[in-house]
Amino acid sequence: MQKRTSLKDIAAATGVSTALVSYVLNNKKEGRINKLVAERIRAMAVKMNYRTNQIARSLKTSRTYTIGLVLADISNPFSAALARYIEDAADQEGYTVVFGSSDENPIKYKKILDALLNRQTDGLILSPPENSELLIKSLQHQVPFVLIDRYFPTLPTNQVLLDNYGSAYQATRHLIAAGYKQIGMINYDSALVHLAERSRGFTTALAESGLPAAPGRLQLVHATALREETELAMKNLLGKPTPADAVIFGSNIVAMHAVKYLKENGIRVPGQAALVTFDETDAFDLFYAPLTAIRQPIRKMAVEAVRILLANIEKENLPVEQVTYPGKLIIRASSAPRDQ
Amino acid sequence: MQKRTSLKDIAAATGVSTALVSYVLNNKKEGRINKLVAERIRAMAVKMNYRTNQIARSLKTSRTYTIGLVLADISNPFSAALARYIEDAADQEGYTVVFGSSDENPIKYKKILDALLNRQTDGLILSPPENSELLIKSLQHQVPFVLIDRYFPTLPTNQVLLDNYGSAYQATRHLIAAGYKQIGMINYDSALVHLAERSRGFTTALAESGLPAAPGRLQLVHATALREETELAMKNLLGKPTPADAVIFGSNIVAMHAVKYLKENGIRVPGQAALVTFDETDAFDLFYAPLTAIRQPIRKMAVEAVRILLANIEKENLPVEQVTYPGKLIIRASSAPRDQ
DNA sequence: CAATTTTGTTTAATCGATTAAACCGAGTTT
DNA sequence: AAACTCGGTTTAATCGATTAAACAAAATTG
Repeated sequence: MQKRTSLKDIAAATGVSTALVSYVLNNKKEGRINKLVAERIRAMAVKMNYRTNQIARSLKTSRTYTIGLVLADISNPFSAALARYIEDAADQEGYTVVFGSSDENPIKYKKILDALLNRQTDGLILSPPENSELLIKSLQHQVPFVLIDRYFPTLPTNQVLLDNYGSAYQATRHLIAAGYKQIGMINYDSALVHLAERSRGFTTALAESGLPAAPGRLQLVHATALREETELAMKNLLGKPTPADAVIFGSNIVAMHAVKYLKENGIRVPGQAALVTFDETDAFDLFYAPLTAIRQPIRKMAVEAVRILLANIEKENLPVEQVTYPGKLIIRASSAPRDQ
Repeated sequence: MQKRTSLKDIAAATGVSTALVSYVLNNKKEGRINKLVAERIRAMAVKMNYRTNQIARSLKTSRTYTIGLVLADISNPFSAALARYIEDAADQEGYTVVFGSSDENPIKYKKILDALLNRQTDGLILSPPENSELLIKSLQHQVPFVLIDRYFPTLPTNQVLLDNYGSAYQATRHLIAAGYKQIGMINYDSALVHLAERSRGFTTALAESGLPAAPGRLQLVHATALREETELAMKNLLGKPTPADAVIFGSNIVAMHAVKYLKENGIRVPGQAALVTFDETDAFDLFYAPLTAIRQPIRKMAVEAVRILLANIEKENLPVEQVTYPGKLIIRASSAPRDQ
């Protein structure tokens, strides 16, 4: 590898001080520099293929123009889309994104966080896993950050969220309006509040409509054995004496497993079971009954998270910002009105 | 934000020099340091919540333990999986990944590359877009890098690839063996060699089997208007006097559009058209005739790319490594043998 | 016991940039 | 002509760590 040229090299080759080179290349001290000298310096910089050593600059300025992003798993389409939009928004403002997947594991989460903090990222956008509340709390006053998708109600943090309660409520009302009477839900068994809110939206909507939320109609599954537990949950919902006639899924991954199950067992959608899922995904379009889904405004959320973060990087002690976006119910064939 | 503690702070608080603190925290000069002093230093480091300033360390050591990854678009499942495995493999070796999406745009590609180089990433893993050959060439002797998925036959670079020719050949032979006689392909109209190799595998297999590669049987589409052109290509293939009875898709995205088209137009798979696609994707499992697909060993490719890159970071002037993996044909319902 | 080693620690240069402050010579002002 | 301004440039400190080399005191050796 050939040695990189430094300001010093340019200075030596041009016969000036490094300070002058720095001023010229950064367009500082505008009027005060001899145009000819400036031109010679610029020409030499190009000739020697100079590029700023950001590491050195960062050390001096204590700004890296890097933001850290930690999501559950970049290979989940929801995370990937979020990552992509965040990347674009950050890029627009001259920031680079450093990424880490936590796998919902708080130990791993801490490890990634440590790595990011050691690298002096200017700020963080985080989607925290279960049991990471103290960890997140410890970041306060350490580094600017914004939570996205998930949050801790007891922590007053900057956050950008979906209205999970409202979205689930809306989805449930939609099914009721379409004539379904035995509505079930499969959601994660998780301490994460945003998921609990989805369950709450579901039960509240049922209660308000005077439809009994029969026991067992809310099935909770563990992320660790998702496929098996989702299949079991489907059996539980559809196998009862009065089987469910519609099911809401707490995430696209749950829905994916559930739809495969329905397909393998020849259960007709929406005839035997209408479906609604959180998180729209392309994949569902290939199913014969494309899935009605709650679409999150991922792009808006990403842009907003970046905006809030950068504001907090620029300026300390801003008031906490908590933004909640409504989900949009995209109605498709899987929840077509029930034939009477 | 509270000020971060530096070595100097610990040194002052403990009453020793920064050098000693550094030696202790890095476990250098093992036997030579007074155990009690070492303990005091360590205790103070914990108490003051010290974390290494990687920026400063990197400036001195000229190692960032960061690798740059530039793929087409992180929100494509293939890219996402690749990114995920690369992240894991890098993490295992103590490296962090900085990511960028190029959108197949060489200008953007250069911009990302510049940002990564300015940040002194120790090495790069790249999936280059069309027309970036000179750009890639200019990286030689500048920074260690490995190409993944794509390559330039005229450049002797480290690379980790799929055997695109062989995979397409295999897919075509499979269709022939299953009794299909009018096989078509939709592939990208691109200067990227790895894509051309897929076309070549297709045409060669047909030629060898004595089946005429009828004109128009290889349809090329542009990434810029993929949906429209894919639909048109499908019409072209299926609408001819002797319509195609099987189609191979050059990528999962093309396949996605094509399957939607088939679905919307009620064309039976595999009855009217058998299908095989490059790049296995979950989504295809929801289609009534799950797609036979060429599965790339993404994980192996990621691990290998990281291995080669790190080797080249550790040591200069290693011989170029070019690894090609076979694709695996996963046979599913979409290419079931043709009824005679 | 003088010479040498060993142990434990500090000094100081360095990485590559940024930037306040100093400097110098040429013009201007009074 | 002394004092001042200003354009153009350099000096030098600094960011926070690393590390070769120097150093002092204690322990060992011949």
